[in-house]
Amino acid sequence: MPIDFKSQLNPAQLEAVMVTDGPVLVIAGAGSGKTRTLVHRLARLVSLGVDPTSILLLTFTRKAASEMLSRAEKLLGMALGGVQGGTFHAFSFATLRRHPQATGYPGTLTIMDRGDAEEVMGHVISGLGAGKGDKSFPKKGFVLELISKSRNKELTVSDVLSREAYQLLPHATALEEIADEYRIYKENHGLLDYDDMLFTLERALLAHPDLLEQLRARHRYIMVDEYQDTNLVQARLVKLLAGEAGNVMAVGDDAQSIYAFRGANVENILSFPRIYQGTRLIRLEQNYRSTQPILDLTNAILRGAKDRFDKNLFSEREGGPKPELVKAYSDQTQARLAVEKIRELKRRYLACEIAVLFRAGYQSYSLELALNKEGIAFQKFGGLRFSEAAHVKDAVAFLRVVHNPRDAVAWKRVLTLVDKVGEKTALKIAVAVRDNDQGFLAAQRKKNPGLEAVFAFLEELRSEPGGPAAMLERAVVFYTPALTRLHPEDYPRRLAGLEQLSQIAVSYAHLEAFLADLALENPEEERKGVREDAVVLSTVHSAKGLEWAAVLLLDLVDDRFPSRHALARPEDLEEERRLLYVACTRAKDLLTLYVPGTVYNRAGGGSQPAMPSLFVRELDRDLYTEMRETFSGALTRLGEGGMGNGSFQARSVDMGGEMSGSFQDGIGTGSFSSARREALAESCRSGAQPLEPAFASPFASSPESGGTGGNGPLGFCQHRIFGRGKVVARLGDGKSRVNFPGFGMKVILNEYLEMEP
DNA sequence: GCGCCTTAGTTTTTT
DNA sequence: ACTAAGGCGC
Repeated sequence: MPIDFKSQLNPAQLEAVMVTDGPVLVIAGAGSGKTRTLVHRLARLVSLGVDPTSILLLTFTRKAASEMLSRAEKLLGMALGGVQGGTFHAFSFATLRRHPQATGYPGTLTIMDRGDAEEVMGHVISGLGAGKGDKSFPKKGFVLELISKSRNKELTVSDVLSREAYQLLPHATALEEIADEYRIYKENHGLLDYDDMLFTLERALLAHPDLLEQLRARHRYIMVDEYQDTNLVQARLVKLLAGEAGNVMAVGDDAQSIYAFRGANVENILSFPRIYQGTRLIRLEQNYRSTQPILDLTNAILRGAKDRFDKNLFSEREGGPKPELVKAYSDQTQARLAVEKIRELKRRYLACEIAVLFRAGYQSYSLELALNKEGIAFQKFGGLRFSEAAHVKDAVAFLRVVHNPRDAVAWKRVLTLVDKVGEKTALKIAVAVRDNDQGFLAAQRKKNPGLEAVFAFLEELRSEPGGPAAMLERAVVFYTPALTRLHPEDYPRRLAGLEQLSQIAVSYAHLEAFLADLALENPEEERKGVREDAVVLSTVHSAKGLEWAAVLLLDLVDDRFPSRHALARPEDLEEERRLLYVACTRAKDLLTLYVPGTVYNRAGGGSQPAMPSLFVRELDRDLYTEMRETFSGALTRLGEGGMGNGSFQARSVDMGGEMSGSFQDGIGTGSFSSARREALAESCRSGAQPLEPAFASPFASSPESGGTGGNGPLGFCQHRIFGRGKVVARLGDGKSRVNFPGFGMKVILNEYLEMEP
C-alpha cells in the first residue's frame, strides 16, 4: 500500500520529501520535524524503486542513523539493510578499508582515540625537547587541540594562535615543528587520528578518479543531517561524492551550530546554494515539539545572539506551564531538588521521557550519587567514555598489536604492564618489532621472563586468532593478574566491564571493525539503546537531535554554563548561547532551569558563590516562573514583581556536607556502609567545617582542633571510617595527610588516627 | 639511563 | 581523578 505522504507531512516537509533529484537545502528549526522529513524521504526514495544500497545517510552519530533507518523501515514495512549510514568518520574509514590500495599507507591502519593521540603527542614533544623547563609552554592536550583545530579550519598553526591564543605566538615555530613530527610519527606507525580519516579519504578520491567514479555511481542519493556542524573537508567530501548529479540533501539549522570549537563551519550551510547550482531551499519553521511558553524562552535566548538568526519558532501547542527557574542554595542541594523533581515527574511520565542536561560530564556526579542512593535508574550519555578507561585500553592493546604490529601506542601499553619495563624499553621493543630485529627481541625476552610471557601469549593470539570476542576474552585472562596488581581495590568492577566488552565484541566478525568502532563510537551507548525505566543524563552536546517530555538543566551559573573557557572570546560565548538554545529546545512539555547559589570546585578551594548565568540574567522575568529553595529545603514560588534577578544572593549555607563528602570520595556506585553514614551524619550535626581544598572530607577536620602537630612519625595508621592507611605527611595544625586505599588522600586530625606500632 | 614512586597542580563540549 | 615533574635507587 502506498504511503500517504500528503496527510502525514506539512507542505514544507512534503516538498522536501517529494523533490528527490538535484540539490536540496532544508533549514530546519528545532523540533520542526526534521527527522520525520528525512525518514519519509528515505521511505519515498525506496518506494520509488531506488535501490537502498545507493542511498548514503550521513548523520552525527550512528545512533541517529540507525534510528532513522528503523523508523523508515516501519513506514515502508520492509528492511532497508543496504542503506549506508553513519558518521563522516565511520563512513570514511569504512570506505578506506574497502580500498586499502587507495589510502597511500602501507600495511594495516589503527584509529587513535583522543587518549592515544595524546600519548603520541607527549612522545613527540619530549622527543623534540620542546618547551623543556618552560612553564608557559602548552601541554600536550592543548597542542593536540591546536593542531586539530588548524587542520579542521585549514589555517596555519600561527593563524589559529593569533586568533585564539596570541600569548603563545612566541612558540609558533616550535608548534609547527611539533605538528610536522606528529604527522610523520603517525605515518610511520600506521596510526590515524580523527582528522586523518577525512583528509585521507579526500586525498584518495582526488588521486584515484576511478575510485571516485565508483563511489559516485554507488551513492546516488546523499542525505546529510546536522549540516551546520560539518567542517570544510566534510563539505568537500559531500561535493566530491555528489558529483554532477548533485542528488544531495543537506539538513541543518544555523542556530544550532555547537561544534565550531572543533572546526565546524556554519558557512557551509549558508554557502550551500552557491556551491550547488539550482538548490531548492526549504524552510521548516513550525515547531511540533515544544509548548509555546518554552518556545518564548528559547526565542528570547536567540534574540540576544550577535549573529542574526532569521528565526522565530512558533508552535501550535499553546498551553502548558512556563519554564521554571529554580534557585538552589548550592550545587549539592540542586542535586537533591532535581531528584525530588524527577520523583514527581516519574508519576506522570516514563523515566525515559525525563532528561537532565548539563554543560560538562562532571557536572552530574553529585546527581548520579543522589540517584543511586534513591534507587532511581539512569543512563548517562556524554562525558567519559567506557572505552577510555585504562583497563579497557590495556586489554584492547593486545588485540591492537596483533592487528597492527607497528602500533607503538598499543605496544607501549602492553609492554609497560611488565615489571621493569617502562616507556623507553617499550618503544625500543616496538621499533625492534617493526624492523624485525630478532636478535634484540630474543635478548629482551631472555632477560625478562615477563616479556617472554607477553610475547609467547601474543604469538599464540596471532596464530589462532578467532573472532574479536574470543581474542578479547583470551587477552582478559592473560591481563587479569596485572589488573589485580594495578587495581587491587576495584578490579572486580573492571573485570566485569571487560566481560561486558567481550559481549559487545561478539557482534563483530572482523578485528579491524571492532577496533575502529571502539575509537569511533561509544559501543556501550550503542548497545544499551534506550531503556524505558531509566532517566537520561546527558551533556548538551550528546543531547543534540533528541527530545524529552521534561528537561532539567543544571548549573546555570557563569563559569559552568557558559563555561569558564568561553568567557574570554565573544565567538566562544556565542556558541555557548546556541548550546543553551539547543538544550532548552529539547523540552516538549516541561523545562526547569537550576541556578545554584554556590558551586563546588575541586581546584578552586571548595564551595564558592556563583553568579547566575549571564544568559539567565538577560532573560525577561515574564518568561519563567522563579522558585527559590528555603532554608528547610522546600521550594517557594516567588510572586510576580517580587524579588527579581538582581536580588538573588549567593548563600554559603552548607547544607551539603554529606554530599560533599561522598562527592569527594568519588565512589560512583553502591550505597554507603552504615558506619560511614553514621560518621557523615555526625559530622553534619557537629557542624563540620567547609573542606580543605583538594583533600578534605567533612570529617577530616572538626571544630575543635587538638594537638600542635607538625610532628609525629610517618607509617601506617588506623582510622575508624577509612580503615588502614599510610601517613604520608604531618601537616601541622594537628593534621596529617593519609593515603587510604580505596579512599585516596585525606587530611585527617591526628586525634582520629591510631598509629600502628 | 631508566623505572617507579611521590607530590603538586588541574577538569569543556566530540569524531 | 589524572598528568607532569622531580627524586631515588638499580
